[in-house]
Amino acid sequence: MKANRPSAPTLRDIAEAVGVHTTTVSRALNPRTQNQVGADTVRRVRKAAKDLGYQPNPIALSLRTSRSRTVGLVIPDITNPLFPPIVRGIESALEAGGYSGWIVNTDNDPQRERKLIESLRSRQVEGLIVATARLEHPLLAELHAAGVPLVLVNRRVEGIDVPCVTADDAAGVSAAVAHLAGLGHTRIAHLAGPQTTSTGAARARAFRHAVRDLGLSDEPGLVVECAQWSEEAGASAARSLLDARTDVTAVVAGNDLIALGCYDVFGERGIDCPGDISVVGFNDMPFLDKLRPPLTTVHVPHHDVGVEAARMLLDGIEDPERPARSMLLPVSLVVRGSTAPR
Amino acid sequence: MKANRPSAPTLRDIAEAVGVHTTTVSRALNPRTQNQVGADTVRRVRKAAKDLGYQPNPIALSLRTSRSRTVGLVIPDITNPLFPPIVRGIESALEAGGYSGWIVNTDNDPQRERKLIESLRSRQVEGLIVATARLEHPLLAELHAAGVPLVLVNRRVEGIDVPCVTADDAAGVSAAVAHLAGLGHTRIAHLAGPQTTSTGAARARAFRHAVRDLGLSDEPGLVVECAQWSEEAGASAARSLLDARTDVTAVVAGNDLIALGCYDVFGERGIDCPGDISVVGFNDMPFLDKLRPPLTTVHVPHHDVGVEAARMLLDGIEDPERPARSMLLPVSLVVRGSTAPR
DNA sequence: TTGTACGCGTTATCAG
DNA sequence: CTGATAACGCGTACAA
Repeated sequence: MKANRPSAPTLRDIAEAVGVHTTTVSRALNPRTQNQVGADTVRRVRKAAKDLGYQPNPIALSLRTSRSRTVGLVIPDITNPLFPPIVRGIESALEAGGYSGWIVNTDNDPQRERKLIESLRSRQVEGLIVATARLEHPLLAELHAAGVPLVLVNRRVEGIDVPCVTADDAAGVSAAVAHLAGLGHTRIAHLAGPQTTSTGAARARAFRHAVRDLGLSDEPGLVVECAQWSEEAGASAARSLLDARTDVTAVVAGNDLIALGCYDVFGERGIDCPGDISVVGFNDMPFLDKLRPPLTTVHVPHHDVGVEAARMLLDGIEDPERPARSMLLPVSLVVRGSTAPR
Repeated sequence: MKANRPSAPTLRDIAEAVGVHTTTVSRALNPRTQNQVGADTVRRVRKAAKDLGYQPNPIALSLRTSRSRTVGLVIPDITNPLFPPIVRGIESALEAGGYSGWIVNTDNDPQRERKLIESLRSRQVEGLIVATARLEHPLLAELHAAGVPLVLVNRRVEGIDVPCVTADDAAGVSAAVAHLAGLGHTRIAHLAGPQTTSTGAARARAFRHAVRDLGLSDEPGLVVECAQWSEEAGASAARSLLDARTDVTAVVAGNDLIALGCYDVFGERGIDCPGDISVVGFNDMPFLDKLRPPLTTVHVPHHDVGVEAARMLLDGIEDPERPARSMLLPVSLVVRGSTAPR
């Protein structure tokens, strides 16, 4: 940033003011080394530092130490309402640890992702929190092999042992299916998220189990995969589902956006929700309670997901040998107006 | 980030490979200085750089040049759906200019804001895009006086001549009032945003003008200020409005969140919208079309706001002498289901 | 307990 | 056209 004013004071300025060597100042200011310095000197140095308004220069520090007290946050798109709460959670935990986060949006483009991660690494980020993982993800495997501290949020990756923080997808889907079954539904469909994502695969698997466990119809035609975790993809999957099957009375959507896609299709076709068909979402993003009808969904504690992910990463940075733990956060079904008795 | 592998190649590595001095490598790689170097040398250097996978080290570069190709994005809270699209707009324009943005959330806490901005500055950000401005804002005045390139989004600050990008609030409010008047409403209220923000003040002023111009009731009691730009503050303002006046048939909300607060109160009190009262929002945040009822609102081109703000900042960084221009982006009324004839 | 010397990777400024 | 040198701000062996 431009400095019309005298530029920020450095260790040297303090040293001159106090009449000692810069090294002494450095030591006096660093909590870890201040015991190597006379108590009185420490006092004088600290006073001078405060008087001059000294702020350590993180750039010089990074260059010298190859650390940055900074981590990269790799997300698909901050515009997706799912991510801001996670990001806030991450940042509050990072802040508590003296770190800060650098956000990048990949738009789910692997090339872009690679470029952005390279740029983050060149900025010396000490670790990465990644929300874009796919089941197959060579880049992440590379990074993990290279020893880059990594935490996954909302996703798992096959074949590598990376810590991750996710919602308890299986429990959420079970609760949703049980809720619908309790309402008398027997032919429940699942609009699954992309099966290339661990979340999409896990929820679909949980759906099949839940349906079977309850003795409901488990014909393959009742599960339709969406190409994206988006409203549009949800709508087109909903269309093909409804074109193929007229007997469906309830839908478990892979997430809230997909559920919104259903709403669109219901609007197009004059289907009454929940009168004709019930829908359950997943994630509980903001303002769902004000939809028409208010969406029944599975609440995920996004802020907590972020907090835990950041803590885990910080732990991993502190002790690179620490074995990868994974964390499953509890979810809860929020019953609103989009589900009704059959 | 930890480097188990051989650490990234530097200018020196290239120099050794090619058999020239690091200075020469630096010059050959820098587009601005490569004409000071023999064409053949340039060729060999570039090839070696590519072969070794050279990536310039931004940290060293920053330390040396006091620049960072980085700007700070100061927003209240990324969790507010208003900001993600702006942020994306900003980042796409920054990226096009070879810059990137560092996001901080102030939570509208001035102390926190100061701390965060200090930290951004110590990271050598070359400028700031600020979305947290209040009408009185000593910190911004300081920064501006210190010559820090600054652009305001969605806000103006009194007394200092800083470039800013805002929506055409007056036009938006006028359109909203005219729409309601056309529907036959004559006692229209305004739930104003905080009058300490320029946006809140501008919209309230525009409301008074619009109402007067159309010959509608302009009693002061029809304008109620909300303490925050939030759903809760909107709800409590709506309550006091409805407690005081039973004759109101339409409300122009300061923004969409305030409008959502109205929805909450309508729910509490069994008021039918739009049957009993019409509501217009402002901003057109996502998913408003799926509310019950779909919210009529003023659409603001948030992505464009971000893009223009970033361009303006980049211009200001390039040429600090450039006079502050301000930009008013056109808005449009989106009529949905929350407004109906009287 | 304090100071000296050096290096992190880069660019600006001279000298050749 | 190219090379040598210093400097950005800081931390750390090593010496005193």
